[in-house]
Amino acid sequence: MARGKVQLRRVENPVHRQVTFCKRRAGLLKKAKELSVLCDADIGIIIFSAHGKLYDLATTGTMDELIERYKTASGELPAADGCGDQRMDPKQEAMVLKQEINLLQKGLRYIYGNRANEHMTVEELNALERYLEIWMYNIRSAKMQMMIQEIQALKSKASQTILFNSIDPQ
Amino acid sequence: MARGKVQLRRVENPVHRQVTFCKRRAGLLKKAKELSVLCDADIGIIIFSAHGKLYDLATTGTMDELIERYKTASGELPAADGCGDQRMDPKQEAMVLKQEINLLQKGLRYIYGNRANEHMTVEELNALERYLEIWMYNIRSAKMQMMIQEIQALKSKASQTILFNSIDPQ
DNA sequence: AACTATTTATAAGA
DNA sequence: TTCTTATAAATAGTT
Repeated sequence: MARGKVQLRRVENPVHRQVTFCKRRAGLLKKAKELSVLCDADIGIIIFSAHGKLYDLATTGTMDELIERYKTASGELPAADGCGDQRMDPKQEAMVLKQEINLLQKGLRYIYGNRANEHMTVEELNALERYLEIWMYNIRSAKMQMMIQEIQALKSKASQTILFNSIDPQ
Repeated sequence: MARGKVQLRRVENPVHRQVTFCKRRAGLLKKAKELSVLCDADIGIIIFSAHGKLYDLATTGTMDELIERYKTASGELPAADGCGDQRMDPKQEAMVLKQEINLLQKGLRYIYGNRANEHMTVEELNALERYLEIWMYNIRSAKMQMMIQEIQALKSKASQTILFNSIDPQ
């Protein structure tokens, strides 16, 4: 996308292809993480390079959990519900809740153990880290809300004071 | 990315969030297709919207095939998940899981020595934020440790290989 | 659903 | 290979 328009076909030069693969793979994963955080989506990405090497990403829980959820969700059988697609299928909901529970349990264990938890894999640590990041976003949002309210309260108080001052001396 | 830098946190306005989700989802899938074509990669993407709706993409074959390949490549046993726990009505299961989550959240609240999150003051939220920052720091340290160990393992393996190569041809 | 002002991603060059 | 830079592409806010 720069210094030359890209043609939508295989990059023939193997060196260029490898470089492009690295760069765009990183870009794709970054975009996925952003979408996940910005819009509360749960995203899984599986990439096999031309030579079969695996790269993956799960923005929520583990890839296996996401795959389970995928199988339930894509396994059709519209689940009796008939209309209210605002409500989630109970099986899917259970899957989401299980993911949440696993992370919270591991988080508690982590707090009580309060050391590098030897029983957590890197992938699980990553998942927990992402969970905490979201939690922090929520906390910051809550703080922001409260501060905005406080500022507005102060402003209305200030304008009352101005009004008061402009009248009182008369 | 346009007319305003994006903050990496949940878009609070639900309408904006939905629009952003649509746009970025399309962008992500487009990028994935491009990477696949340009670099001969096989890519699968699973997206669950915040409300649980599934969107997916498989650039090669079917998603199920990619998942199979993923399980093989990531070193999984092909499941056989029955592990003994009997089936429950999904709705009941969801209720049980929700109760469990409530308990875990209470446990976390106990740790912070706080009341319900909604009734927290700005100062309390700040304290919680600092706590989570420390927690994240610890998680990142743990990850770093594991990666350092892995690198050292690889290094010693590599030096063995070099030693081997330098002797063998003689 | 289109438009554009900007930001972001990245192809090519150093 | 990593860093830089010119340019293409994506997209946030707007109409």
